[in-house]
Amino acid sequence: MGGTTTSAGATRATSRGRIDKRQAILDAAFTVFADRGYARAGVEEIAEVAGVAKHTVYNHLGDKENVFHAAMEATGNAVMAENVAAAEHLAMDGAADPDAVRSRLEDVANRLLVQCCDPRSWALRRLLNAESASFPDLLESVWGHGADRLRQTLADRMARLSLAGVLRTCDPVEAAEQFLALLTGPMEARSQFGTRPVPEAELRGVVNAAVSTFLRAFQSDHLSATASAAAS
Amino acid sequence: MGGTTTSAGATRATSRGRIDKRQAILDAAFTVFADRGYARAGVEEIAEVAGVAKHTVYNHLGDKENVFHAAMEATGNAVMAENVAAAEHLAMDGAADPDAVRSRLEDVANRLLVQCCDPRSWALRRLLNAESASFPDLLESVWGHGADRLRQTLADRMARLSLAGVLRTCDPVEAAEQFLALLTGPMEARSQFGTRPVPEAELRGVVNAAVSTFLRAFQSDHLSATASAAAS
Amino acid sequence: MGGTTTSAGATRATSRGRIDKRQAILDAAFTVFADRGYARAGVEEIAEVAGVAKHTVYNHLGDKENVFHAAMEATGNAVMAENVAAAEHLAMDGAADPDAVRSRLEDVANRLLVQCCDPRSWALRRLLNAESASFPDLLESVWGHGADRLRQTLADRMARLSLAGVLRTCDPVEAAEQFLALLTGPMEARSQFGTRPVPEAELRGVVNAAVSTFLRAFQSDHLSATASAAAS
Amino acid sequence: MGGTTTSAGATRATSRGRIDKRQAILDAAFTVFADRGYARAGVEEIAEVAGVAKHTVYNHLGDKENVFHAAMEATGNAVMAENVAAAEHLAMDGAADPDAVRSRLEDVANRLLVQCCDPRSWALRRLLNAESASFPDLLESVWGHGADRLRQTLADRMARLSLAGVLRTCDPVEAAEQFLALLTGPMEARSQFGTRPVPEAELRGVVNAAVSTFLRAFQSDHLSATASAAAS
DNA sequence: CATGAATGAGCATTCATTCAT
DNA sequence: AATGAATGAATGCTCATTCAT
Repeated sequence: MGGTTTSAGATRATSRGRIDKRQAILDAAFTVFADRGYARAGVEEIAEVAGVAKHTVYNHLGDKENVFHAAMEATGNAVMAENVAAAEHLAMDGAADPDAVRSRLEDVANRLLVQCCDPRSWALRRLLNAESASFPDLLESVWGHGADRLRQTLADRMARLSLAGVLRTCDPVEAAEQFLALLTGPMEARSQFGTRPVPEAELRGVVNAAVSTFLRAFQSDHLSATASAAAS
Repeated sequence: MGGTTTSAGATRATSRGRIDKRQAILDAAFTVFADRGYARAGVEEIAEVAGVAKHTVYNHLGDKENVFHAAMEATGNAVMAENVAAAEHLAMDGAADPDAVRSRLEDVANRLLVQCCDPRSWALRRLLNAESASFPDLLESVWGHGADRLRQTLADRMARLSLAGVLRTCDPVEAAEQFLALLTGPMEARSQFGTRPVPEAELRGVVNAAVSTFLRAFQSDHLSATASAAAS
Repeated sequence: MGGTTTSAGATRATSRGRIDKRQAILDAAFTVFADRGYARAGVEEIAEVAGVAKHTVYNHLGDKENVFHAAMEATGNAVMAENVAAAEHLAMDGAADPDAVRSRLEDVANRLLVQCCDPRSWALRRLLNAESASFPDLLESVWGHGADRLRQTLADRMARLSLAGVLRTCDPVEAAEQFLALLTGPMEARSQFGTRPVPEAELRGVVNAAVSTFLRAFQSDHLSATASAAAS
Repeated sequence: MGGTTTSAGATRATSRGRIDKRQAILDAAFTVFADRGYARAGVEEIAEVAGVAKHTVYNHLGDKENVFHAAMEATGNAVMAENVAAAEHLAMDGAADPDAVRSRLEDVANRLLVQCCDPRSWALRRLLNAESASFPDLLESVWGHGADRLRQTLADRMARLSLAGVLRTCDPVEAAEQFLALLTGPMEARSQFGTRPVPEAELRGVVNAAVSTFLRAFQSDHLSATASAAAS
């Protein structure tokens, strides 16, 4: 991999420069779209933020609409990958110790919540929400597999927890869905749709409340007895 | 004064005509804003939909931004009033019969969900979410007291259920918050941010799941025993 | 007409009210036109300043253009009357004493200059100048006889001074014209077209310079000899 | 500078094209502003007259107000340069022959008057007068140094004439000011603020009268004696 | 490929004017 | 006669997009 000639290096550098420029445009585009909205965002400002000429944006991505789609898809993938990665932390390598379950859930809940409260995450959801009426295909291409992947990943872990006897028998998809709802639902109001940062403490409160409620509802009965005994 | 019916009628008709026209503008404005977004919406189209001249809109509301604020505030109040009314159906006039509790919760959950899935409700949330970055005061003036009123109303009922021994001792605000989260959280994904209608059956499923989980987590222990026994 | 005293009184009062209102509109119109220009001035603002409803302006004067013409004519007449009155102060009741001539000229020059530097005068000239291209008839109807009347009045006095042997034989109209030119010409630059007030001292300087030059050019030779002897 | 390569030529052509377009816009702008006034003038018409698209005007000059300022400044400079050039013709290369002085003054007076009666000159003054209330900085930036430069140039020549014994000892600035006043003052009324052309003959009459009066007032005494003797 | 100049369409807003009361 | 509401036309300005270099 090191024996490239000069010309190859130059080519790679150029191509890398092209890729970098494209990425810079996409990043800039998402930034601008994020705090102006689709309609208010100007291609010129995107170009300025990206440090390229206006027309270069057109050369690379052809269209304002396409710039939008590409930028959304790109950051959508990035955000989703992080979310799924966070969800994958919910493993079952330990024993069925009730406290361990709780702390694991809290851990993954915390990770998920931090991801969800990331400004980029809020911006993504905001744009998705705002423009899904104007661009019906947007949801499918951006959120489409992503959201499902997160829910499915979480559902997988729930299923394994259920099989392991930690959680009671239940529909794992529903459990995952409600776990996420308990987690992210309260954030919308508290963070004012992401316009105001939520203090760390409040965030922890939400995590604890969500996990507590979730466990009360889904923990196996014999465990919940011990757990509630321990909690008291 | 009051002698002639005609003059009184005429006067009232005029004044009513003005009010009607203003209301027509606000309604039209919300409709147009709802499916175009703030920036894409044209004052001209609003006027057309309202059946008035473009300038009449300016005469009544002065400014596109102000039209937006007024329209949002108006439908925001309407939507919130309905939501609160739905929440107020959660009363405790019956005995502490577990089945009664469940069916009451399901009833109010259903009402709330129907409200939340109303296209106007989705549009309101979408616009609020989309434009709260551009108009920071919007949230306060539209959602501001409304959202709290819903949560507080629901919390009040939760507190009374708790006092009556139906629900276990808990923070009623948190309980209300999570009840709403379990209810509305899953809808966001299922209805694609409100762009696709959710079939009645699926809606009922969400209601049942939410109520079930909520009861499992918050019902008093001695009742939940009987309840689960009855459910099986 | 005049049958009942009451109705006549009422009528007269009403009619007076009408006249007052009309005058108020014209005054307000001139004020607004003066500091906004014709095109920028709004009928609404005129109505507000006059303290009447917008449509009342139309009732009284029919048209924005007509409002403008009427307002210009009215203040034009007023300004011109004052100017002519000032010019008429140049009388020859005294003897042909050189010093008396100078002081009389200075007196009338001062009066004329004060009139010309009146904000209303500047505004009138400014509007006349600005809009005479758009309304070709304006000059005729506003300045038309007025300007001539001033020049003729002044020329009359010059002629009498000439006949009295105080001024040398000359074309009195030309003398009047140049007298006015020497007087008002320097003011244009000094007062920045009337946008900045000219200090009293500078004003006197202009008067003195104008009168001196005028006398040097137009005083009878035998008098100018004595005058210059006296001045030295 | 003759051996330019093709690329240099192309570059120059392009850049010249840009400059030409900008100049075309400024010229068109002044024309339109001149016969419509600032407020009535439309950017669209300016663009049409200039033969460019409306937005090109904005690309080059950014703003209607800025278009106005730039156009005023440009023609202001041009007009003033011509005026100063005319004033500079008042030289003293000949002897102190009274007739020579008169003819020289008449020459320069004629040149100045021709400049002042140029439609562009009238338009410039009209706009300056009309809009100096709305744009207080306009006078400074357009007339500012220009008017002074003319007066100072003329004053310089007056001073040299005075030193040469042709004119009597006097304040040269005041002499210049009054010379201009005698020249341009009468034109305002006669040309109806520049709306009607003044016949050549009348123009000469004004020049002769102005020079005559000026000389009578400012020529050295011993010369004026000979001059008046010659004139009779 | 990257750029700067140019374009045409679209939009919020203002204003003189008319209608109904 | 006086008013307030309503209108249609006009205007400054922005923006996505294309052309020539």
